[in-house]
Amino acid sequence: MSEVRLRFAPSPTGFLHIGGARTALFNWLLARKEGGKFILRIEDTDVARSTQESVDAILEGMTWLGLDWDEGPFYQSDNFPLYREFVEKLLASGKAYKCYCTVEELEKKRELALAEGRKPKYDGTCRDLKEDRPGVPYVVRFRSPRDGETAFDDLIKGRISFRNEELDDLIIQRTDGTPTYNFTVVIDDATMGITTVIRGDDHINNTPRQIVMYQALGYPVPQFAHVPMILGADKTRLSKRHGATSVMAYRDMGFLPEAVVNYLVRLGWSHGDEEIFSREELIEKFTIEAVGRSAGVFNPDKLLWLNAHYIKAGDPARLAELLLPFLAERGVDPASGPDPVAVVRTLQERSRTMLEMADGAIFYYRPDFEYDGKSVAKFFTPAGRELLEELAAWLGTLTDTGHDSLAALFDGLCAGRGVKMKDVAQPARFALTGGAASPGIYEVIGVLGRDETVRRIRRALDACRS
RNA sequence: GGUCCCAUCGUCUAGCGGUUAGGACACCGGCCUUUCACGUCGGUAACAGGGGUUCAAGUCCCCUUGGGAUCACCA
Repeated sequence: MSEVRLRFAPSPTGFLHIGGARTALFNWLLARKEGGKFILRIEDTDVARSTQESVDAILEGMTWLGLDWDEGPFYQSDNFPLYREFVEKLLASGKAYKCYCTVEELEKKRELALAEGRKPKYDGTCRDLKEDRPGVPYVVRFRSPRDGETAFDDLIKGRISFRNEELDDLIIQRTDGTPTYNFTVVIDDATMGITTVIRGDDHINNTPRQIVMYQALGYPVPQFAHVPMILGADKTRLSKRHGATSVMAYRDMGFLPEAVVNYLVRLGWSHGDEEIFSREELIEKFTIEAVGRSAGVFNPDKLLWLNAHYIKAGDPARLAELLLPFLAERGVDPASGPDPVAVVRTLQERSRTMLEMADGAIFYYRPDFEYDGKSVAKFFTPAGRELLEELAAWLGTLTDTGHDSLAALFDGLCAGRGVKMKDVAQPARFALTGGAASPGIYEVIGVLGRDETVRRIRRALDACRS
């Protein structure tokens, strides 16, 4: 019974965003490191704003990142009877009370308090009401202690304490009988036996309110770890203005899940001078205490660098699989050309995203691309054309398109003509790829194959008569 | 406004009283080179300010300043 139990508890009102993913990741890592349980709970008490599409999107995001959960997903909407039970219990013991104040009255008081520069907290009008008012709509409020202080030792931020007078009697059950967030988290975390709550630090102010409820209910208070939020380049909360915030959007932009995981964990956490962490290393080395206390700026450049690293180190066959949808998006049918795995090998070192790789791969599958005039003028000079003619002739007799044999062929051609490698390589590259930048010319020829190579050179020669 | 949190290069960070303040991304140069990249070598760049404590402070304490979060019948 000493195993750690952690949870990720998103509310399904949108996709899984970068910040939520990092919170989930930290929870998952700690659970895996400690050999505990990772529980997924959907906080959908706000029925109006919660959607099934959001639930699906969140699950999809977590799955893509490889964050598997041991229990759940549980839905708070399934627990309404349970919450009701606890409300009754608190009511019966006097730890909660019915409040008949209307929304309008409360709103007025709040505005008045704000106008007078006071803290806009509930004034306790119904706190000591002697009897019920049958038939009158009410909410249930938690009777919060007014003296003393509530403190906790945050695993990340250290000791944090609040004077109880700052806490007001918050609503735990609405007029319509549904429970509210601060109450349901406590009930769920308590009954699910959550030992450590890792969540965004925007919840710090909720923590003391929740702690007094654990105490009133007689449940042990879990440990808390409040992780700092993620900022955009302008140091304001990360939002759509800063670019994509949805985890899945990163997949669609050609990022690898291991790169996103690596980036997210390093944003606010570090282990000496190390930058690259495999999943196994993360599980081994992660500690919640090493998570930084201050907010961090999301840096797309570094994510890109990590992604490039993982593409370079990735298994070509797997990358080829991942490349297919991007190729399809561009109307490219891989069956019409060389083996995608071979293509991937030539592009791994020069692609930062799968999307870039797809763009770089297109020429392999488009035998009929156009040649732009400027480059034609530059490469298809009389001398250039002559070289290409000769190259095509030499290539036509080649039986092996391996690197060494091609190198020998090009060397021979250069020596015979008394030209530099680039004098023949650049026109050839242009004829074969339609551009001035591409993988190594030997690699391109190797992937294209002898016949297609010769065909493309002849086609270029025909198309670019000046 | 109250409460709470935060503060080392542009960015992510190392540092846990004694360091030429280290690494990474980005940026700028050199090298490599058939292009673009990769790689490699080198460079620019930081302790917000002020008081303490101490033989000694980026490291501990306080204040200031500056950021941020939160104060809902949202979560």
